[in-house]
Amino acid sequence: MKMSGGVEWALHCCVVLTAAPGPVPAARLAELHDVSASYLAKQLQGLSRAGLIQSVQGQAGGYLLTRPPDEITVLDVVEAVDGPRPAFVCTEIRQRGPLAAPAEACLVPCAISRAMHAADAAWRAALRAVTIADLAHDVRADYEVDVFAGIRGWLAAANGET
Amino acid sequence: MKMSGGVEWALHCCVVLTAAPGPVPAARLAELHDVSASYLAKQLQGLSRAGLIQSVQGQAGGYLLTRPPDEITVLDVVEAVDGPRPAFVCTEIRQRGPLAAPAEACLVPCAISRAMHAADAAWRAALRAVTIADLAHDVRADYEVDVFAGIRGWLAAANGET
DNA sequence: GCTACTCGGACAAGATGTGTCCGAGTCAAG
DNA sequence: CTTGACTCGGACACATCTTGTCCGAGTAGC
Repeated sequence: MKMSGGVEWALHCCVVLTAAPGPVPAARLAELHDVSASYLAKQLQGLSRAGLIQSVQGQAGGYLLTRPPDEITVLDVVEAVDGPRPAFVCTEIRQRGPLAAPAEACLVPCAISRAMHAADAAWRAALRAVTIADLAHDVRADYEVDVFAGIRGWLAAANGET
Repeated sequence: MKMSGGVEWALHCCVVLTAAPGPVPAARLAELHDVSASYLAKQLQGLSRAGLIQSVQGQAGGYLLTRPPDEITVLDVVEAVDGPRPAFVCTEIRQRGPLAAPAEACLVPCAISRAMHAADAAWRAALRAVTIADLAHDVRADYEVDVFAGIRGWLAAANGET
């Protein structure tokens, strides 16, 4: 069980977009986090497909959030990048083998499936309880200096000086 | 994000072992569930390595639970088969790039990492709250007929008659 | 002592995630 | 209006991991 590493990138990008005044190109986000630009583009496409961010084409284009940060949950981002289906999939092995249970007795999921799905629901609930705005607030509180001001300044500097 | 499919097999095997009077060979468990015997053996080895089940060698050998079923949680099985490390691993990308945060300011995990770990903790707590005994009880309650009696009888029939 | 049965770890194949690339479309500037 | 350069979007290889399989070591019973 391993989550796509791109989820971390996507979340950081969403937090950065919170502070951005205008559209931010994918290449710039990749440079800011020092990650592969081509691969980050794929994650951002996933966010765009899910309707969390909007793409602006042409010069001075880029990505921007479609909704206020407090209306985007962490679960939204995770599902957009990592896929919406639950980690556990029941293969109904109770209906196989010599002692297979009849299909009419399997109208409700088996006990194992129920337990796993309950855990999955708890996980999703925890992720749904946190919004991008919460993350941004926590990040701001974590450091003494204003991180977002620095990011805004760096984004404004168009040319790629280190 | 996808969990190993072997987790489902392992859980079913643990529930079956609850009802078994003596050691059960891996081949028999595989036949009962109609799954690959070679691959199921690997999962059972994982359970054995984790100390959840004990192997008895030689003729009339097999696997049996080392502890009472109410002292084995679903989380134990999941971690034994799927690996104990959490799904989300923070790569500390905040310490990279042109605006890298200094290492001394990163003594605590970042907000994103905290949120993901909180969700992971909720997931684990839900899995830890359910024991194999609970699963066995629920399975028994799900059907009218006594499933475990049937399993016991099938296990007692040594030769592989369908 | 022998046989037959068991587990245990080492060895390939397929699937999924990771990483990269180039083309279509679009906005801004001249 | 033309040109240009910059943007995203999806299609194309590579790496890693899960899945699946195999045979050898060890052990209990006959």
